Amino acid sequence: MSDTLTGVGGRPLSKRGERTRRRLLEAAEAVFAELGYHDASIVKITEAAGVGQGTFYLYFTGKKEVFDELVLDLNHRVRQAMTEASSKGKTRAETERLGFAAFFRFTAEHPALYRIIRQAEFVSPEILHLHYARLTSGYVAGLRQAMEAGEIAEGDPELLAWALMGANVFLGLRFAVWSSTDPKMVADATAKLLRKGLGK
Amino acid sequence: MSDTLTGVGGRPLSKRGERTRRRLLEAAEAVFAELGYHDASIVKITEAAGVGQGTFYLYFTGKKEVFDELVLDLNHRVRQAMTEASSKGKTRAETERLGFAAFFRFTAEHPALYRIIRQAEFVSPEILHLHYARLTSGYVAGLRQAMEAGEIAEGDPELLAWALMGANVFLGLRFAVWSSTDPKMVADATAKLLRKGLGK
Amino acid sequence: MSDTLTGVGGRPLSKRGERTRRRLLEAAEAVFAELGYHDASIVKITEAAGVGQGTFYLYFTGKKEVFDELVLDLNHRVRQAMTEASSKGKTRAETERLGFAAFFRFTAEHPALYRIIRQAEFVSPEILHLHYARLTSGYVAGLRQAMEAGEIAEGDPELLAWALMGANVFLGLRFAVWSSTDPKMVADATAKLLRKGLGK
Amino acid sequence: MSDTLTGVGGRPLSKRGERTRRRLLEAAEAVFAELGYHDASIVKITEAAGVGQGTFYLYFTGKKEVFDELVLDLNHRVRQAMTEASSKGKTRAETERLGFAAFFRFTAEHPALYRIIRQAEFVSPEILHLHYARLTSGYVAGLRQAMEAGEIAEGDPELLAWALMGANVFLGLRFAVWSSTDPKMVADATAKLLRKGLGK
DNA sequence: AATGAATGAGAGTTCATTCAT
DNA sequence: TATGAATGAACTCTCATTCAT
Repeated sequence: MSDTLTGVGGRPLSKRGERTRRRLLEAAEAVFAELGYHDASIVKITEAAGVGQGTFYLYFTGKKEVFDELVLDLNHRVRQAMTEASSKGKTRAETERLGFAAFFRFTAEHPALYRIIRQAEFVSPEILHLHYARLTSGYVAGLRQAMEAGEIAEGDPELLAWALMGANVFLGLRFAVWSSTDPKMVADATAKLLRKGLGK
Repeated sequence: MSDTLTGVGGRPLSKRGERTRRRLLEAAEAVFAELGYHDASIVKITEAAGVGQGTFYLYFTGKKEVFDELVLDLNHRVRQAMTEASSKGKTRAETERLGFAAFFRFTAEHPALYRIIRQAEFVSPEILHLHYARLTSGYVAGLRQAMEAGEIAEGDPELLAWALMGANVFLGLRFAVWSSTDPKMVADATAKLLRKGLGK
Repeated sequence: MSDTLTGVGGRPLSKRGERTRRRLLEAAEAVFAELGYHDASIVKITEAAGVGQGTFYLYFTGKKEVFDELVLDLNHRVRQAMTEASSKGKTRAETERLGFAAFFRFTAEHPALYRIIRQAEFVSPEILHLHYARLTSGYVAGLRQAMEAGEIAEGDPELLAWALMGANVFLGLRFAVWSSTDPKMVADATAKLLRKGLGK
Repeated sequence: MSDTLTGVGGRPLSKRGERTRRRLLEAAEAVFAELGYHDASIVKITEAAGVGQGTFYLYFTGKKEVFDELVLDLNHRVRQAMTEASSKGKTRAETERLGFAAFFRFTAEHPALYRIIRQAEFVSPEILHLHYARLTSGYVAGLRQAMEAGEIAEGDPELLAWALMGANVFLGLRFAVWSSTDPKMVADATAKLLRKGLGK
């Protein structure tokens, strides 16, 4: 979860407060994932957290704030999963493939959480910008290095990164969320497709 | 817009009724695009259309119905634009490039409609399925032909189609909606990327 | 139906107008009987009558007016049925019994119409007053005559008349509408009960 | 009022909650009585109770629920008043007369409640059935005993009970609600009428 | 005489948020 | 720190009534 544990107005939290805040965040995640942003209500969240309605406003300024925090948190978790997986790759190609596989695995394992992110476009566009900016920045960096090393053809790395992410997101949606194809298989096919596309 | 002009209960419409229905549809399009599905209200739509609240229910059974109609209509228009543009291509590569360009152009020219369709995932999943199914089916057909003709490498055409669509949608979002890059440039880069990726 | 055939504002009606008015009245009777006053809507009535919505307001000033007219009309029909039946009786006792039987028969044969009257208490209290006043006045007259002739004990004829009517209405409701006991049987039992009650 | 004090979902009520619920019930009683069920609106009820609109839904699931509760409560009170009064009678005749007097007194003292119950036929027929079933069951029991003891002539006790109740209700309506005759006088006349009617 | 499209007030209901306890 | 009763604005939807045609 978030590592800046404060209540509204930035006041520091007691041990007990920390626990309450965490429970609210977990409950919100579950409720948003199950019902979507609009059908999730504060009552449902506080009930799921086992606290009173008023308590919610001790830790968050409102519904949108807790949503934003969740999206950012999810972003953190996806990227962590991808980085961790990538780091085990020896070659650029392997790195790439492992990163994709991690992405699809995450998507497949947390389809509900994944729904949360996709709703951000309409709930909190600025947070979605941030989400995608952070996610692509990793891709962009990798692509730029590869271009400089002459491994792949020259091109606009940002454009490539977005195309990549779009392909990944849609494949994740279609094969990992809507049906339930093996994430590894999807990752392999994607990696193969992209490697060729990016190759010299 | 739609060519089946009927009010609720399928009753045929007078000239005046047709005009009112069209104005409501246009107003709904604008309001949904600006505010999103949930923040769009019937009052706002009817105000934008310059009619009374009750009038809305003479033509639509509710908010979701008008939304679904808009998505389906949009789908129709995108595909028409793409088909029309593609048909002018001589080679498969050119056909592809022209189709993409049409897609990006449409995206760039109707960012509002574009926002609407992306909300369908949460408002009307079944309609979104239909939208994507129709959109990919064109891609799939083209890819299958190309594979049979030996122009591109073998592969799962559906997976490829979804990757393509994802890439296109995200590039459209990033470059045509969020910033305003020249659609043609994006289309060229995408076509080049994909041609290589799919080539033998 | 009503014998004063005029449109709103008391203007006289043409042959065609008369026909339309009668069809509206019949449709209203059916719709009120089936759905009750509040769930009956002008659209439903005009649809049942096979005319346009606006036509309704050519003949009635509003929903309540047509309702009132129907109640009065029903009142007329019940009293007519009772008078007609009573007139065949030879003795006072027989007259009474035949009148009651007619009342219960009417109730049993038109349970739906009967519902209309009972709603009048809340829709149009003044019309209900009129209905009951007319209905009891017959009873009162009969009772007064009988008292003067020394056939029954002295007493407040109006009080007696109301008690009688209450007994009849509830018996009608309970046995002829809610269950479906033979109206004649109910009438006989009631007559016997009352004859003794009123006897010297 | 009701002795099961719970909010929606059966949750127990605080002292403050109890007070609010009671105020809403009293306000509803007044508003239903004055305007009738259909013209009574939640806003009017909450305004009369001096609380916000939303508060209503903390205690009742809707308009019909509060209405039903009022009818049942009223039924309870009438029967209690009758039982209490009857118990002071020495003979059957006196018991009867006292019960009737209590009924008319209640009717005269609470004309508003009286109006409410008569609407139940169209709002909540099942509740009205219950109301009358409970009310007649007392009459029926008394009549059956009297028949067995040979005090009154044989006959269908249920039919007699309904006739009695009808007479009472209409006399209550006519003399205690519409005009304001002394309840005791009405009760005496009724008792006399019925005693003779039922006598051997 | 007849129409039906248009109206808008008002209905029941929900829910994010506040605040006295 | 925690509570939950109270709020009221906003929602979707209905329908008696009007009026230009």
